[in-house]
Amino acid sequence: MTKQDRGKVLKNAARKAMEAALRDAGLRFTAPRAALLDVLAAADDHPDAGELHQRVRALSPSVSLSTVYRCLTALEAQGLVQRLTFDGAPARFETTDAPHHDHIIDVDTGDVIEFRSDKIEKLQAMIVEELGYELVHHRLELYCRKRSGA
Amino acid sequence: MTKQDRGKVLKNAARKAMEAALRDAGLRFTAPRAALLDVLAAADDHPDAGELHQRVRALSPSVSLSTVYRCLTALEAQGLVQRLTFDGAPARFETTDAPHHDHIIDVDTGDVIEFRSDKIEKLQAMIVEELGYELVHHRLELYCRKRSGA
DNA sequence: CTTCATGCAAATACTTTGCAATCTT
DNA sequence: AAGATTGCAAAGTATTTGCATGAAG
Repeated sequence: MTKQDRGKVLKNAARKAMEAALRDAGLRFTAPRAALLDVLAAADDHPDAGELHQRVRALSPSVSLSTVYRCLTALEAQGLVQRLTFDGAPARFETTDAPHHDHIIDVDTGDVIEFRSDKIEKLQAMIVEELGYELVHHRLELYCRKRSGA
Repeated sequence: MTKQDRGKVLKNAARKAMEAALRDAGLRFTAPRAALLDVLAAADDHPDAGELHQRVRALSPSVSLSTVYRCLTALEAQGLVQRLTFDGAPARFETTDAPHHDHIIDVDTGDVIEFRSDKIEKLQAMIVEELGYELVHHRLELYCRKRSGA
């Protein structure tokens, strides 16, 4: 299932759950937020705030960039959205509907590939535990180039 | 050997190597660059540009912040300095005299601990190779909190 | 002396914020 | 009606850049 497919399922099924999550937090389900959730759910790439703003405007032309930023912050606080900051570039965003994963970034094209390694996850936990810490969250980004002989 | 000790050795021994590295690249060994290299070599923490600027000023009061930024960029291009961008905070810098390592960030204090896991390094290489990529560089950051029972 | 580097100030890029008007509930 | 949310414009950070002066090779 691609992320787009997940997005469609999400629009039908989990969309109400998101609405509920907002309501439970005392937040309102407004047109800008609905549009942003739709856009995020449909996004197969990892758009930044400006890109999201443009896509939201296609659905709801009056939404401002500040509102996109504010909504993203609110959605992040609710755990519905994750903020990714690759190598000093503008922040990119993804929904948290998919299970945890890390990112491979193609340094030539900017493409982002999601992956997951349970072995690495376990090693990380072991490393910090030995030092008396507990893991709050982590970032693993692999900046890559297509192999010439591949 | 702490990073400070490494720094002292570096000032005496490898400092000339750095000077040579700059000269070989057609770059000049100026007072601001000398001061910045001294400050970086002595730094045990991972300072950002503003902090570096203040420390450089203690040695060379007229150096401007733009020069610090420009020097850092130049030193980075020569591979003498590495830029770290943690979680959307201002970039931090470290010399490349120490072997490769990743970072643990204490989310409460901001402290940074260096660590290295050969197992994780190898797993990373395997993952990208299976996808037809070669690893250019990577970032692994473990955001942690001291264990209460530790 | 030729060219690169610097300081200053202005510009840029991304993101946040104050405030009055406007929607949700 | 009460309070959260929005749009707009302005402010805030972090970083880069144009340009004339100054220093390094």
